[in-house]
Amino acid sequence: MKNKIRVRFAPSPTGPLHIGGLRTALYNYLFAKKNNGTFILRIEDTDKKRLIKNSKKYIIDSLKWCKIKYDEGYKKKGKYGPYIQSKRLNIYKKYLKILIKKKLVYFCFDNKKDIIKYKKKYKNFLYNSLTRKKLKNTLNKKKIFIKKKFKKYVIRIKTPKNKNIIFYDKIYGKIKINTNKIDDKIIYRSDKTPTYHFANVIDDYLMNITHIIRGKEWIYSTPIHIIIYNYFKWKIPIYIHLPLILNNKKQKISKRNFNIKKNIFPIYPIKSKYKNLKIKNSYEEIGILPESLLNKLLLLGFYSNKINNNILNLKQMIKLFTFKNVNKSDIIFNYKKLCWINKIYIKNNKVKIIKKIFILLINKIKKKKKYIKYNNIKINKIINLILNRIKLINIKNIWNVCKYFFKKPDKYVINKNLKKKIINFKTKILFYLLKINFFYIKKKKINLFKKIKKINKKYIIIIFKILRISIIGNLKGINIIYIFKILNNKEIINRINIFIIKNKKLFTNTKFRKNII
RNA sequence: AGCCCAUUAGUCUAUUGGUUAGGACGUCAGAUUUUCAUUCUGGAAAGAGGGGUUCAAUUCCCCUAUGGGCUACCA
Repeated sequence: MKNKIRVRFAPSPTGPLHIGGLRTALYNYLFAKKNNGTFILRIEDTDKKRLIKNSKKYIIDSLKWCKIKYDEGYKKKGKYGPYIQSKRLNIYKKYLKILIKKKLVYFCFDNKKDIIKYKKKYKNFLYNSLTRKKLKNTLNKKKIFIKKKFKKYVIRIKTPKNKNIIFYDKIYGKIKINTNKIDDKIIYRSDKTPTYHFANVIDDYLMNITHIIRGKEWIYSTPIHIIIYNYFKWKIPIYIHLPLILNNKKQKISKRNFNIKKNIFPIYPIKSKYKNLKIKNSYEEIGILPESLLNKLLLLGFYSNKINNNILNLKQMIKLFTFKNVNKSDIIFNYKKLCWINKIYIKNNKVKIIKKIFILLINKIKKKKKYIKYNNIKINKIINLILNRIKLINIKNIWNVCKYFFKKPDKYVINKNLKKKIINFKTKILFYLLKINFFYIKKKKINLFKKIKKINKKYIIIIFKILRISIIGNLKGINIIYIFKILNNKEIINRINIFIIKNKKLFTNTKFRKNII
């Protein structure tokens, strides 16, 4: 029987998880689910110096937000625990001893200064079979001037001499690297903790990991891992390296402030209460939904003939997922496409989204007394009106689209053309505005727009525009008829009158008229 | 500097030894709309360059260029 597929996502808590890591997690998750396998979360925290507080929590919170559930791992039960490397140090020691016994590793006494010297002395200096016997270590029998007990040392793995390490990556295909071109990597630090290369291999073996899915930056370290597997005579897992995600300047993504004009996009999924993580922007805050973000992350370098319009939910992603359809080249992240996906998602999931917006709006209105209050039915009507105008689900965005339902405009944006037209037809227009007022006072709401449409065509456009400006402050936005249906009569009359009073000059002052013309 | 990897429009990508090189986002134009948004219709836009192999190359091979990764007591 086939072994069950087991994959792991193994972030190190040296900072908050960003979209690169999240993509790796997603691909691991999809591959596991597709093949009925197990998805494991392992925390790789062997580097004490670089640990950042709360980043473990952030990683877990991010996965939760995205609804990527792991079957085994940190903070969860499982046969293969502990799933955090700092609690596995004894295990690593045990396996280290085996390598020491077999003399496949050696103790090395060089400090940083020594290595800098070597690098100056020898071009492209490497610690390997060609050089190691000349340097300060336990293999150099002539020059052991320091005994282990008294001096700091690290443990390096012996790389074989002039051997081609070949492996077949599921995405990149055959990769060949000669051992003369790689270092005798440090597998144990002088503080007696294992480095990534060692802990990672031991854990993957002990946890029965069958497929290693990780970023492309690991390709060149893979031979070291293979050498370790070979020394233990363990079965080598299948390697799958993922292309990197780049920003629009073709750089590896890094911490950046959000700026849509410069095409700088956020790299963190969620906001965090932990200030030390220094997260200034996140997709959660901006208003990208987790479903959209995952959809976009899947499409980075992925294609399928079966995708009609790029929009996939998690179930569909699992169904379609295969590494055969992942491209090799690095990917520039297209933020605008993400926004488009988000927009489509909003459109396709109206009910869910309406709830979200509802809560945001109610909270906003509650806070301030001066805002007009509506009952839930009307709030729902408002949300339906703004729904196809929203790409991002955040309160700022939503408020900008619909604030005029709740308060009078702060200012009026009138262009010169419109001003000219108002001045030219001022008496007529004023007449109609007052007429509208009159209708409203008489509560003849229903007939209003029919009446307006009977007006000479010359004036209709101008009147609509003036109404729009007086009610919402500018010329863009929801159909004014719908706005009239939501606002109450008093409010409408009030706003029109305020507009007339505040723009008296347009209707009366002849000096102003001269200036304009 | 050495090694590894990649290269189809602005971006993500499809297909193919013979195609008008297809799609999506973006962009531009038109229609709808009192306006904006939505929606619809249409347009512009690509095989990095140079050599081979071949009747025929974007596709196969080589070189160059460009981009990226690794060369840490980081992962």
